[in-house]
Parts: sequence; C-alpha cells; structure tokens
Amino acid sequence: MLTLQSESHMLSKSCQYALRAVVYIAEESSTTQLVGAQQMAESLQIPKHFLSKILQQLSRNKLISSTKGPNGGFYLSRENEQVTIDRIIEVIDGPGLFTACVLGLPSCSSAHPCPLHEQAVGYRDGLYHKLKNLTIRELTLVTRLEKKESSTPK
Amino acid sequence: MLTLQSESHMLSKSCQYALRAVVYIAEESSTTQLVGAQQMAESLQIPKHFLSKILQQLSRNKLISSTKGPNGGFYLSRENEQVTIDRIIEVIDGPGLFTACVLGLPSCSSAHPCPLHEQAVGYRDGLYHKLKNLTIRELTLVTRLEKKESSTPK
DNA sequence: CAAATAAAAGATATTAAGGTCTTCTATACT
DNA sequence: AGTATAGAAGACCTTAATATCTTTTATTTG
Ligand code: FES
Ligand code: FES
Repeated sequence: MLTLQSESHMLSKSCQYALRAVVYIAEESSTTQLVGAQQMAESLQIPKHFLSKILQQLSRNKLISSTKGPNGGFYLSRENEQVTIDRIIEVIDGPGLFTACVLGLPSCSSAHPCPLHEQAVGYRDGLYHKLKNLTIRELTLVTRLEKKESSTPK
Repeated sequence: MLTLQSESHMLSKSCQYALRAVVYIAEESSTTQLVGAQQMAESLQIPKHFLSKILQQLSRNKLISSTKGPNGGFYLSRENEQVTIDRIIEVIDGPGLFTACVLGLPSCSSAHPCPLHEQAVGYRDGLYHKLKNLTIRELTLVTRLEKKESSTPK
C-alpha cells in the first residue's frame, strides 16, 4: 500500500525542538544555574541524543552558549538573548523557508509569480518580518505575560 | 558527518506537484481535449510515475477526473472546477497543516498557546481562509490576469 | 592529579518521503 | 474481436529526516 499523506508541517521536527529548547533555556537557566541536555530532554519530551545534536548546532552557530564538565550545561549570554527567532529557523531548517516559492518553482518574485504567489507571500513575509524582529528574550516575556493573563483568579 | 539542514518547505513536494498539475490541467485541458500524464510530466518537469500516483490520489478523491484508454487523460468536470485549493492540500499533505501548532505541541488553541501561537495563527488562518475560498477555476483566472498584466507592450 | 560530570563528536539504525518499475484494467478505434 | 493506448494499482528502490548509541574531550571538584 502507499501512504502519500505526508502530515507536513511548516517547520521540521528538528526546528520545532530547537525553538522549544531555546525557550526552555531562556526560562529555566541563568548565569549561575545552567540547564543540562538530560534535564531538558526529559522536561520537553525530546529524544536526548537528538536534542543534543540540535543544541550543538545552535551552539556552534553562537545562538546559545554552553560549558562542559560538572554543573555544565546550556545558557544564554547577553548576545544570545538578542538573537532573533528567524536565525534559529535559518540555522536548523536552512534559509529558503521564507524566500522559496510555495509551489517549489525555481524562483519566487512578483515579476514571475506562481498562481499562489499573491495569496502566499503576504502570509510568509508578514510572519518573517515579525520573527526577524522577535528576540529570544522578547519571546519568553510574551509567554510569561500570557501565563499571567490565563491564570485569572475566580 | 551529519547534515541537520532540512530545507523544510511549507508544502511537501507531492503537494507542490499536485497543485502545479491541477493548474496545468485547468489551463490545458477541455472536455474535448484531455491532457495525459506523460505530457504533463514532461511539461512540468515532474517524474512521470510519481506524478501519476499523485493524480490517482486526486482522482480517487474526486478532485480531478480521468478517462482511460486512447485519447484518455485528465480533465476537470464542472464540479472539479469548484474544488477549493485547501482540499488539494488536505488530500495530499493531510489535515493539520492549518490546525497544528507550529512548534509541534499536542494542541493549538488560544487557551493554551505556545510562545509563537499569536505570531503564527494570524497568518496561518489568513492564508487558510483565502485558500478555502479559492477554487481551481478562480486560481487559473488569476494566473491569466497576471500574465496579461506582465506582458506590458513597449 | 584523579575521578566524576556533561557536552561534543560521530557512527549507526530506523522511519518516512520521494522516486522508479512492472503488471493490470478500462477504453477507443480499426 | 483484436490491438494499441493510457490510467490504476502496487511492488520495489533510494534518499533524507529522525532517532539511538558509543566514544571522546573539556571542565570542575576533591
Ligand atoms: S512564485 Fe510561488 S510563491 Fe512566489
Ligand atoms: S499553540 Fe503553537 S501555534 Fe498555536
């Protein structure tokens, strides 16, 4: 039998894990208390070794920071906190998600638009613009705000 | 070595092919002149047998029509022309693209939003509503209009 | 310096997406 | 009816994404 039901998502699983991990680091770590891959994997329900590789990728690209040895782990430096979300997507899923044609045509421009160009581009560019101006730090602030709002006292 | 650069696109390749094929059928076929999978594969630069499977999937789901035998091929019935784009995406890539959380969390709702929910949902839903109200016929009309506009006489 | 710890690195395995090939079946035309 | 045509169906293969496991390296602490 043939499946052909790809259950495609906008971001790869690696990228989803990366974003969730970065948010976790931002929330749970500080300069004094680092957060380990082990703990992170358990809390976020992500395969440990797979997560490790993703974290290494982010670390190599200076989007997060890490130290080895006992009490080692991952954390965000001042610079890391200013990293924007689009950078994380770019490093893990590659560029192209926000520039490639949705129909996979070799180029995407309003000069040579595919039938879906007009419909898609607004969505794509809008989100891209937001993510390009959204830092890791800001993202966690938003989250905390939302949590506060949702815990409405009766 | 490890790649970890997934080049993720919003739609699967199968789905991109499906959409391009449907547009092609809408433009090139009529009730008198059907369009064959062979010809379509060559024109659109899509692997023939792979395209066939996709067309069969669409045909089984009544999104396009076909007849076998000599001078057979694919075409759009009156009903097919009223099929909306979101249906094609749904049949090939499954539901979920427009309902699932971008970070892959088990549910997506404003009651339990992920950190990116607010950013993502507006655009996602916006595109979804457009595609839900965009028929195959309308899509080709838009394309023809764009072509006319771009061929500006000097 | 020795032991313990935790990330880095990379080899290997599994699964799903993407792609190819062969056989079968319906239709048209002579 | 017989043959050619073109889609339908399904087996099979390849590649890339995802996941696991093992070894190495850096760092802390006693
Ligand atoms: S050309 Fe297809 S989305 Fe721009
Ligand atoms: S909860 Fe993540 S996008 Fe809605």
